[in-house]
Amino acid sequence: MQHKTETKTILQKENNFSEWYNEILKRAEILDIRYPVKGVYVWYPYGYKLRNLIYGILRSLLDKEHEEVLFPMLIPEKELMMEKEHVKGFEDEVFWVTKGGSTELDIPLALRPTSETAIYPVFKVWIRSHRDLPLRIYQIVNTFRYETKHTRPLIRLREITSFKEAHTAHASRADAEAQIKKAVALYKNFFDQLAIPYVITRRPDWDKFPGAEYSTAFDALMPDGRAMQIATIHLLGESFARTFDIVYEDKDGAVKFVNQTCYGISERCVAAVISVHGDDHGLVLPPEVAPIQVVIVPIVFSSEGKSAEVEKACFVVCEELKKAGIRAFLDNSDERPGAKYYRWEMKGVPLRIEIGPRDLRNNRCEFVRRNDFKRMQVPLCDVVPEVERTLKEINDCIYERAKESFFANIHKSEGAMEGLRRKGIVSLFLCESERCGKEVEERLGVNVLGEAVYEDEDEEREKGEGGCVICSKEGKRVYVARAY
RNA sequence: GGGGUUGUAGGGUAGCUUGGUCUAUCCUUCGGCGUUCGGGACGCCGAGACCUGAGUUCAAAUCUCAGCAACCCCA
Repeated sequence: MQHKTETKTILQKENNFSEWYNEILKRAEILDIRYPVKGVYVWYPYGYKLRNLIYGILRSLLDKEHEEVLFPMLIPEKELMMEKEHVKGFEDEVFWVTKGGSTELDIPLALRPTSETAIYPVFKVWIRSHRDLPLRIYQIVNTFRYETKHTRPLIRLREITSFKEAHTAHASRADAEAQIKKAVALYKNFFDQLAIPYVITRRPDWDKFPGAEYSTAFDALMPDGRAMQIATIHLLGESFARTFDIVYEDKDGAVKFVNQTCYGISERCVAAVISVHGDDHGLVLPPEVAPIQVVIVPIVFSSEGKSAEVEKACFVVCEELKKAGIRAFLDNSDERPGAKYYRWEMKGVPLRIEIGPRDLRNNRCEFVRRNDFKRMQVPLCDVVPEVERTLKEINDCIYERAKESFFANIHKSEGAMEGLRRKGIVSLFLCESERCGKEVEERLGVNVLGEAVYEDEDEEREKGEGGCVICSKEGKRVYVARAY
């Protein structure tokens, strides 16, 4: 029997997601997981480009109403410890800097697990008047958490490298709540652009962000049927304002606490793009975020003596595409075409253009779509508009496919909870008590995601009413799922 | 949180039980040269590793302990 090497083996996403995921990160050159510290990884150039394109979308959405800032990574112990509830939620997973050289520091410094306690003391200084409000800032930074559970690249990290956190301060609670709605809309827009389906839920009271009044979260569905939180949005109200004494003088001269929100997205959004769209051949990237949108593969034969012509045609096509603002790449390497196909399929390039002598004789080239391997012939003079059209089509196709498998895995349960399937997301009736929530989690081996948040009233009515599956008291329809 | 498995070249393995002239092998790994090129080419030449530390011993890839790291299962 012939020994098969790793890189040639076809990976199976559905049967063994975990293995698929790790292999894809390596083979598609997203992350190098060989760094010798638990839970921290190295971004390859290709992966980093993907990351930056994804965060570019996020930035452009945020920049409309937020300003980007950069706060320090070190937080003094006293500031970190100020908000009691907040501390409780994080204290077990804080990394501490306790020495400078061989000298013990008088004041231990925390590596930020999140930046509330770094930012809000400065908010106190920045905010004086109602004219300073609303204040809306964000930063994209690394944060550190001493995770004790099993770490996983992009998903559960000790160093989150790409934590986008927004922090806002408002004059009134109503303004803060309006900001929550805007943030939800912004995140919807973001994940829609990434073609990632999600559910939005209000997290149960006993599982909200430490220090928040309530938390709203986006969850995507991974191929193994587990939910993954990909975004969170918190109404902080006045709690941090009271702790850090963030006040402003209102029009009438009264001194009032600000109302705050914060909301974040980490590189889990990259994990979602990879996991939701990828297939057994590798990545399938939405054209919008693909580092290379079109790869051109020349088909050359030294014997035919036509390689010069072919190479020239490829070069011309590539230049035209670049001029049109398309990220095109001409693969001139001296590998055989087949090897190139596999490589670029693994890397998720949405569209491949092949040009060989046979095509040149007919003044055309061939398109092959990454998502479904559909092949088509295109006249050379139409390449640019056809590429633009096809990329759009590819985006629509992968979004449709993602939605299809997403909704196929969301189930409604009307009755008791016994016999519920453990794959996918299930909605059932549950009261608000922590005891019942925990019992459901334990008995079903799931996490309670929370009550569905809908925008329009029709969907709201759809939820219906029912008794809690545990205690039979009045319950609300909540989503549960095994979660990352 | 609990349990288990594992660490040998870029990747995959053998060697460990029973310590000894201990290194070896495969690859689509890397480098060079040539022939090739419409779905993972081939030939020749060459390169590259025993996780870290301590212990046992005349002698450790092999045995013991610790650390670090990876993977799997249960909660």
